[in-house]
Amino acid sequence: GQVKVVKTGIYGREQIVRFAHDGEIIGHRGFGTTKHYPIGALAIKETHLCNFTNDVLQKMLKEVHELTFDMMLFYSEELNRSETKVRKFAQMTVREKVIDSFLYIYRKFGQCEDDFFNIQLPRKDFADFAGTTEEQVIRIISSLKKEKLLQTSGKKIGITDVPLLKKEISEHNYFLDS
Amino acid sequence: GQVKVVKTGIYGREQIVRFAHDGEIIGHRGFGTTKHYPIGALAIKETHLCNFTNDVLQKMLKEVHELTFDMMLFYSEELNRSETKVRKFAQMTVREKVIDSFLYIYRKFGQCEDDFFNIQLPRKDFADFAGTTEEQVIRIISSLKKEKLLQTSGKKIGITDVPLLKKEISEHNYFLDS
DNA sequence: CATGAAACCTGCTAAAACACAGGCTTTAGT
DNA sequence: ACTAAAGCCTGTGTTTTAGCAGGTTTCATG
Repeated sequence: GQVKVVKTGIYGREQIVRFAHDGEIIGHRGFGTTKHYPIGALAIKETHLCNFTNDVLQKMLKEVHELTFDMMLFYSEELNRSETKVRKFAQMTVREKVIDSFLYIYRKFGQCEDDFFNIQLPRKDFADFAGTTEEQVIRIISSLKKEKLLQTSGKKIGITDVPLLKKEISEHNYFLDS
Repeated sequence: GQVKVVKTGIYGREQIVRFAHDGEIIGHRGFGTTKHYPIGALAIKETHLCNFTNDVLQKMLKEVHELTFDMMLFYSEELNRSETKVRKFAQMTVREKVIDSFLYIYRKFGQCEDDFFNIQLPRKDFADFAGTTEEQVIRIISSLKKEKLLQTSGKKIGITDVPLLKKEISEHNYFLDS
């Protein structure tokens, strides 16, 4: 299915850490640290998941060394992604962050032939992912629609011109990975 | 010695990813990904380092399984830290981010008996780490001095009242880890 | 198909953050 | 000790972002 991984701050303000879909790992962040790692995951669509206890996982890692290696690589890539995001949050304008989120969704979930994302998210979720407010997201969507880079139909959103949208942010930021 | 790990954006704007001192690993971020991972590290003080080629490391990991496991844990913790930082950058005010940076430096390098950090950094570096501008950092230092939470002497900076400074940010942010 | 709730949108205002300019202070080198 | 140079500081204007209030559309439900 489709899942969003969320961390909640005070005042109900949330930060969506990442989205996940079929075949991806979630819930791994708490691993290795004794202290409680407060994080939540919410299903967006109906989702089936496969669950391990920490003990079982520990045992598996002890026995299957390749698994450990792969986990290490997985964490390493997640770390890259996360640090890139830190830099983005520090340096990008709100507009750029929102556009970047759309491109992320596009890469991650794709869109159908009529150019709408294969996932439905309320504006608020885009805001919580991009690190801004709902109003800002809405405003930026409006202006992007005027610029013919985006289209909406009810709650559905889609990119009409991917390369042009990419150009919007790549001009000032040459780090576009993940 | 002491090292800062830096990523450069356009317009010379930099993001300091982390600081490191004796006995810590750096340069691990590019591991596992084929593509070039552009990152830099600058020594703040004279520093000696121990270098591995990617191949040697690969070989070591193949043979010493515990090393792989530890590396995995290391990445896992770095990931936690990084994702916490994302949330901070998204939700904290500039003031809070700057204070948080000071507390990070305090935890990481400590300060001598006369209450100055065991590391000397220009204001610009604090800005690049906290994700803001030099001017903001300077202004916040000024006001924190007036509030008797911080002291400076030339380039040296130190926290005079750690618990009170912590309180400044913990009131609105209950996630204070790393 | 009516209706209420939820989501979306827009204008306005206030606050936060940034950027520039110019002055001051410390520091390093001669 | 003198003198640049580098780093630090502060005032002011501008831009960006956030927050609120009130409207409209959309959508699910009876």
